[in-house]
Amino acid sequence: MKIATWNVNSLTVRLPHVLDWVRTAEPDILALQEIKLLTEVFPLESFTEVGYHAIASGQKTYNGVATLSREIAADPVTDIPGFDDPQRRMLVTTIDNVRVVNLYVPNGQRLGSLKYEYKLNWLAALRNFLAVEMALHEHLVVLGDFNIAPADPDVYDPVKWGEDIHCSPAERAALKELLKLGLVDVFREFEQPEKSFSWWDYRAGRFRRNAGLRIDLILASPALAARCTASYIDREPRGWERPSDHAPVIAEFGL
DNA sequence: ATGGTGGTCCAACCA
Repeated sequence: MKIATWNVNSLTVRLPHVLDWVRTAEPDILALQEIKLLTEVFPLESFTEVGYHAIASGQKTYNGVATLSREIAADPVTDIPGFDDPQRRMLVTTIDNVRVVNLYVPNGQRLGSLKYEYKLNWLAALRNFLAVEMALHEHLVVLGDFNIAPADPDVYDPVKWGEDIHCSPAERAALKELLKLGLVDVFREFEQPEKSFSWWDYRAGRFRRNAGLRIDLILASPALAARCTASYIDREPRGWERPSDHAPVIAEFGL
């Protein structure tokens, strides 16, 4: 089973890229973030035409997540219990006996800002929700745009970036709290090329210089991680015309 | 370099 995540930065603009990519990569499950459209206008038929079911939790202009799958998704959850939030950033479904938690973690903007505080509160609430989901589902995957680079090798210039947004101690501690539940960052379970990143700012030729961060992650429960056979980043779509600023991240499982 | 580019939607916000 092949599971992937991709922040598309507007599904309206990137629909042709997503359709092209699924036709060749053939993931069983694809978690999309920043679809930036209302659930009511989600292009469902475009995906059924290429053999995918789809479920979305969207809003106008910002945020929004959707999950594509070969098999139909069941038992959707779109809100973190006890965390009142109009922003559409989570979509939990069960597909092929795997609990799939698709996330668009808040960006945080800058340290000390209201958005930063919101990010940390959101992650704390998520941690409590995931503790419950972990107990209920042996095979659970938490994937998406975490807006956190786990460690220095996930940053193109860790000295220059320092402890700025995406790399601050509080953000990394919040991610560590998720890993302490038993979740495994499967990308790091395999040998990887130096300077492996999933996001490159549009500005200042960052992709051309491979000045990126690895902030798109696939975390698996222990039983699922034990079945992971490969994980990698597909940089190719980042080089396409009018690309998303993120690349797809993939994990393969012997399921 | 407190900039640069890109999406949403046409002013200003978000990333």
